[in-house]
Amino acid sequence: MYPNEAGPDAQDRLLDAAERLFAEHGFHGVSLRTITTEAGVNLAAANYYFRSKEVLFRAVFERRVGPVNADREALLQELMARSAGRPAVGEVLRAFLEPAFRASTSPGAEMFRKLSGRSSVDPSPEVRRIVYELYDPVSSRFVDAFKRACPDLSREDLFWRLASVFGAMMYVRADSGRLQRLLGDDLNMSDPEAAIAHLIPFLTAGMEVPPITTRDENEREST
Amino acid sequence: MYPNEAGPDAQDRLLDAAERLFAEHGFHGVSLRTITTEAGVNLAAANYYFRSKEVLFRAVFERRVGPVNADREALLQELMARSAGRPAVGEVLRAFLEPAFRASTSPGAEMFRKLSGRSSVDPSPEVRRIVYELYDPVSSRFVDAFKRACPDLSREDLFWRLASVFGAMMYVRADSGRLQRLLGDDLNMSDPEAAIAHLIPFLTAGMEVPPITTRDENEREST
DNA sequence: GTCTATATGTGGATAGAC
DNA sequence: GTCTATCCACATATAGAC
Repeated sequence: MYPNEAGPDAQDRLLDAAERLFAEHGFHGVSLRTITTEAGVNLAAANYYFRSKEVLFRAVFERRVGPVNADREALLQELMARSAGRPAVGEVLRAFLEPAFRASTSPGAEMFRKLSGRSSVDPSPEVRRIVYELYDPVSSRFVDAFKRACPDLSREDLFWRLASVFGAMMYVRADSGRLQRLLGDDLNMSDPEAAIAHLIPFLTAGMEVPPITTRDENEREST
Repeated sequence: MYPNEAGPDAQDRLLDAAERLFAEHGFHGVSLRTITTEAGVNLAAANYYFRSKEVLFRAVFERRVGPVNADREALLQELMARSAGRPAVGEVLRAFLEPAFRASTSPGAEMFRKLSGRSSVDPSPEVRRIVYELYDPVSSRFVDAFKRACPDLSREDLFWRLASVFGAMMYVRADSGRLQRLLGDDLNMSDPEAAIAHLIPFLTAGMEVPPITTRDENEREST
């Protein structure tokens, strides 16, 4: 092994191993010893390059979330310009979902999709803090876009519908294996294009059903 | 404290404390010490009543999943009889979702909904094993019902649509707090009736969109 | 059944040699 | 930068007194 010659260096090998093992066992389910062994580096190296296990976990996210956020921002900005600020909901969904599934086609990116999906409902406060911090700024801009795309929905309606949108996206990214058990192992969720092609029509239809609750007048914003 | 007089006994207090703490920190994120302290029992009692931490975790699930499964089975059976084996997809969704949200209105039941939702994509092999084992038998009967309700969908289409259904249900049950951060703290997911009222129309619309993939002829079953 | 005390293992993190 | 050796906190689980 010649770290500076062939293959990724120790830091990248640590990030790759951590990405996979956190995805498969969760933050608390895997030890630094296991991660460093898989990465082929000494235990002490993990604390040399990263200050702690939590920082390593955060670094795994930061490496992947940046590009996703940048793609989402670019697509949203282009969409808003093209639609004069009144986008179709299906287009907002597309700008939100495509970067989440397409971003990077490396093998590690697939592991990260699982990690991200699974972390999105991980109860551990450490995990939640990191996930929210990295995804929320861009997500809140999409919430605004959804409001503009669905001006007849009350905040409450929007809240429940976005729960379905987030839940569906997250469940597919998490790829828990449950539905393969129920429907057959030949099926799989790892194809980003298939995920996009199936999720967008389903979620668009859901977002477009007539309002359930009555819209409070004082919620209305000027357009 | 008089265990046999007022209030729940040590086993129930352990189950209640474990339910809450597992929901809030995950299986690996909380120790038996913390659980027994919260339950007001000695550490050794946990290993006396339950053989291990994993058995305690399983017992938490078994206490709640039994009634949900029974309700689901009853509703499904009644639906199939009423519809002569060709149910409307919205009715299948109702029979699947209502028990998951209504089952028991005790405060503990709300914590369990979070635990169950969060556990459904928990990466830990121990957690996955228990969740699948307890929910799968009834869930696979619902998969059959969905097939009958949507006979024009290919297995692949059904797979992706059920991912959205499972994902939405799970995300609402998990109640990660993410959407409250994005839309406002006055909103909440803890009202079972509101969850049902919003999820069913959304998911019905998604299930009813025209097929995306072409249906393979050799998938067709006699009706 | 309920406690104290403890066995036994593993975790994250670090000191300090090279 | 990279290693060995180790500190120390905390985990699960149990033995054994009462």
